[in-house]
Amino acid sequence: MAPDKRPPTTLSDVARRAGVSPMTVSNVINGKGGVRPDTRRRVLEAIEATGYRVNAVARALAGGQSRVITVFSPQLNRPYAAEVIQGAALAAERLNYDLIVMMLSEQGRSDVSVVTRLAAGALLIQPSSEGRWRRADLPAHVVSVDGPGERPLTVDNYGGARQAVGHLLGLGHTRIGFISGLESGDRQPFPHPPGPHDRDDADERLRGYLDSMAAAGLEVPAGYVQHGDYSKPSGERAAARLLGLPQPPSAIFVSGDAMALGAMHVAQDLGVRVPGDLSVVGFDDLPIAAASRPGLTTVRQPLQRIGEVAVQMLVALAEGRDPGLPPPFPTELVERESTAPPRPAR
Amino acid sequence: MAPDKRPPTTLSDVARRAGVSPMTVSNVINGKGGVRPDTRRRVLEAIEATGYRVNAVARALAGGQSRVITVFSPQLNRPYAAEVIQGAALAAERLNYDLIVMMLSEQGRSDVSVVTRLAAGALLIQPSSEGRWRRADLPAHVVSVDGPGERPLTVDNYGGARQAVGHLLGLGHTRIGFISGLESGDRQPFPHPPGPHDRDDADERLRGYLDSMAAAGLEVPAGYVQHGDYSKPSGERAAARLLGLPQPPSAIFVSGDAMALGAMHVAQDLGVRVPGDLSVVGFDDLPIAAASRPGLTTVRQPLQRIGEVAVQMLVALAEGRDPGLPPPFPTELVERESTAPPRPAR
DNA sequence: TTGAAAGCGCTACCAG
DNA sequence: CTGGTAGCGCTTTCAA
Repeated sequence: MAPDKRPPTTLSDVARRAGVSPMTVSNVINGKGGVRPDTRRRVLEAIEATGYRVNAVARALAGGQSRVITVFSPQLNRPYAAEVIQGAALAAERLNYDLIVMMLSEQGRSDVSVVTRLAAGALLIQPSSEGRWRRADLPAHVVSVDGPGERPLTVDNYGGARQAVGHLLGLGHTRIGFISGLESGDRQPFPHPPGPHDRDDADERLRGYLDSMAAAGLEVPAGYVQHGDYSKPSGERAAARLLGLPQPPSAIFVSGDAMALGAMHVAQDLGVRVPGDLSVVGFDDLPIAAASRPGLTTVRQPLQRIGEVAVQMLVALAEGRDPGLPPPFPTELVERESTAPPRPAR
Repeated sequence: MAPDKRPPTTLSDVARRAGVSPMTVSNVINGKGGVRPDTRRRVLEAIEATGYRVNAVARALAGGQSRVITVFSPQLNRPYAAEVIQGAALAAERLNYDLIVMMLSEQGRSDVSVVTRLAAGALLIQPSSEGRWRRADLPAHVVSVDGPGERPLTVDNYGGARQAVGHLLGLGHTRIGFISGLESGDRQPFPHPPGPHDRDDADERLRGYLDSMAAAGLEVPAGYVQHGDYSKPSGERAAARLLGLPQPPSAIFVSGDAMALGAMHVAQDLGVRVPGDLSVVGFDDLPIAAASRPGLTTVRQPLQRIGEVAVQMLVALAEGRDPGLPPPFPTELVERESTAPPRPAR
């Protein structure tokens, strides 16, 4: 049962019907000036009547202007990527571009090049986790998020960490633990041009934590810095280690919302009340941070905004302008219910 | 700063280098038999040496075999779609197809046709919520999920509802409320061929609930059936109405995990303990169901599995086989901590 | 203001 | 087994 066997209408069909040459139809479609109003109207009518749609594939082959932006992302069922993509989609729609997302397989078997010639630009999400990108397989313009590359969009991780710890300090906490993301070295470097802004989010947050503690004249006891891998279970394990310390912290800054949720949950399982006995601050402000009970106080990354800016840059680049690289995006502390002043010292 | 100005290698370049005709290169690439081993080897070497990659766009234009499957989905930051897509991606990778996701804008302004000619088939997620699809703008083969269409993949919603209510009944509950999804009529019909399996998830679940209650010889008191829109806030409102009843239920079956989470949270806010005072069962088994506290007992839809099957069907169709339409996918009750026997009657 | 010619990179078809 | 020819549907460049 082959569906719809009629060959689709082509530009020439439209031209014939309108009694003009294919070129004129092309000019009308692409808004190129120099078409007499009534000719234009006739063409438009023919397009309407035939239900014609440009064949984007043919257009791309012929070297026409592309109005497609591609996002390359590993797993879409990660809230982080989903938020960035949502923002990108919003911007694309506003700019009248179409957005295509290509999921990268873990094994890197995906043939990235299928969409390369179709897209005006590409947004790379977490490019470092995938192995070898060949620059030649990517569209002409590339912006990356949460990973290295030429034109990487970054967030003020250091500042965010200081906001988090500052908040805890302000509440009166002095025993503040930290659960970091990947340890340095866990991330693979971006093979090709190592952009000027390469750096490690995890390291910056750690530095922010350390500097805040030092600035407050506070010691960081042994075992107060634990590592996870941004997953909830890893957050549970790290928090369990922290809570098992002889002098457990009264507050934990966790470098990721999923891990923070895990931390809250182990605490609750251990009979440690959040925020009564333990304050928890996360990082990211994913949807789950607001949906959890207690609501998670967290450092907000403007994920959707980042996606928007990425697309705006890509469109500018595609249209011949140079948008430059914006400074790291500022973070913002979102106070919810997972933080409170420490128990009065006994 | 135009990156990489070298024109990419073409098939002819490879042919020249290998000293064969373009056709032979094409045959090697596409695994068409009839190429002498050493010729084949020479071609492979030339490909390797030049770093050649097929131009998928040109191939598609020339009518070649596509190894791309497209998913059309509204908002990617919805866990439901994300899970289905994840499953689809797994299957695609296994079958050596590439997966492309196109986000549909709310306004329906997206130009679906950009990928149409590139893809061997398309998976439509929640097609009913988007307005007018023109069959001609879609790839040759289409499978839809969570919405009508030719070849719709469905889940046993009725059976799932009966599992949920049966579980509650088995625990000893008799006052069981229901929070439904969209009311009938909220969904827009699929314009074109209204497939043989059109039906409304919400209605089926309601029917399952009603039949279970009736089969147990139980009344459904006035106000025990509330409606939401699958969002967490709507679940909160519906649960608040249920809990505000003179004879509030001791258990609620909620037709969606996000709404169920909302129900648990208002209950907690009202001082109603879950599961002590109120049992809650959700539907879907999204990641949040397992990540919440208490863990949400829910009816699991095999979302990833559905995505996999959709891709398998599409690939079969693309390769000329007819996979037929599988029966509704069975659901499974996942017991977690949000359900318990009712308080002993006073 | 409009049109004719050429070709993007590839594959189908049919020769040799 | 291999190669030539034609053409997918569009846009470019240039001429009318």
